[in-house]
Amino acid sequence: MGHHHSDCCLSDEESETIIGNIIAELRDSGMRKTEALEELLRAMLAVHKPFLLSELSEIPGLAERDQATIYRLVMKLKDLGKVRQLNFGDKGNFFQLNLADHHHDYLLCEKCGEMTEVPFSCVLKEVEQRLKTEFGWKNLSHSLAFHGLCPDCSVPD
Amino acid sequence: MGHHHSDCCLSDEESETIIGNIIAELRDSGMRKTEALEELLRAMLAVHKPFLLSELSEIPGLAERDQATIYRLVMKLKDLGKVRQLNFGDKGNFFQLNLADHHHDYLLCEKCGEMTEVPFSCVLKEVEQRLKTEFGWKNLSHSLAFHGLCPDCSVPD
DNA sequence: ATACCTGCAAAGTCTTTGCCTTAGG
DNA sequence: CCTAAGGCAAAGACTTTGCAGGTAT
Repeated sequence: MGHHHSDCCLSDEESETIIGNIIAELRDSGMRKTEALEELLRAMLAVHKPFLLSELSEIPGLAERDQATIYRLVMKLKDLGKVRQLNFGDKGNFFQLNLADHHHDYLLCEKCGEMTEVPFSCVLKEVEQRLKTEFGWKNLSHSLAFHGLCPDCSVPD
Repeated sequence: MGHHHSDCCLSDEESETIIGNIIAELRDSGMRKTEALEELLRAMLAVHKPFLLSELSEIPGLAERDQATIYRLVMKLKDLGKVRQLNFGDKGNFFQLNLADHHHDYLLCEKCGEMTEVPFSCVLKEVEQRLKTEFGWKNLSHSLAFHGLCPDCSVPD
């Protein structure tokens, strides 16, 4: 398990292509290509898990940026649909780049705090379909978190 | 839809029984039976959806209580496993009484903000089972939220 | 040149704690 | 009585905004 997603092993070249595409789309929405934006996108692409805003501040390049700058950029990207916000209980506000091939289902260990993706594909597509056809909902997406003890932490010590 | 759960139509008598049972268990954990605790449990039982702490303050009886009192009680109940915390994107910290027959799957409308339970039973039990047997996780629970447009809001106007 | 963006600082909001008084067991 | 719980107030943490100077286009 663990190699289900392209974003955890991108070459620099691939990363730059993705970032370039995102920036192109953002510019269509009126945003300007700035240093801060590029640094932020690189950081978000490099971190292949949901992250806290406070964690972004530890990444080289972004570390010198003002919190307000990061905050405003992330919020803008969220408004434009490029970033999604997640929450896991009381652990704070997480964000992640909204790439098409991203899973959105996570496993959280209550003891060590580790966050991992669910190691097989999501079963909720059919549920979403049912909510649409039988109950009239539209534009559905979902966020799912399992909470428990990971294999390492469930070993009695 | 909307009448799938017993907790939305409890008689006063049933409510008091449930609250009495909860308090009995809490007392085993060393908590005292106080007015504030009873008011809080009644309010949480009456509200059959996840609630924000700020919403509790609007409920008669609790309205006069100090925020810190409510906060400390809810946190204590959470530590004791009687309350669970939920999050839906950026909407704040929700809590709900952790009753055995509660569903934990919600539908949230992005337009009107309405929160409803998923109107059929959860498909994730088998997923949890697989995570346990195949991947070694223990004590699993989950929280699931669908985001989209509810039938009312998806009507073009 | 213009409108957007950034940094700095400050205001706002929500969460958390200290301390003394009250009250449950 | 003894200790947990409640009220009040203040501290802390995180989020959000105003403004002036800098930058992309």
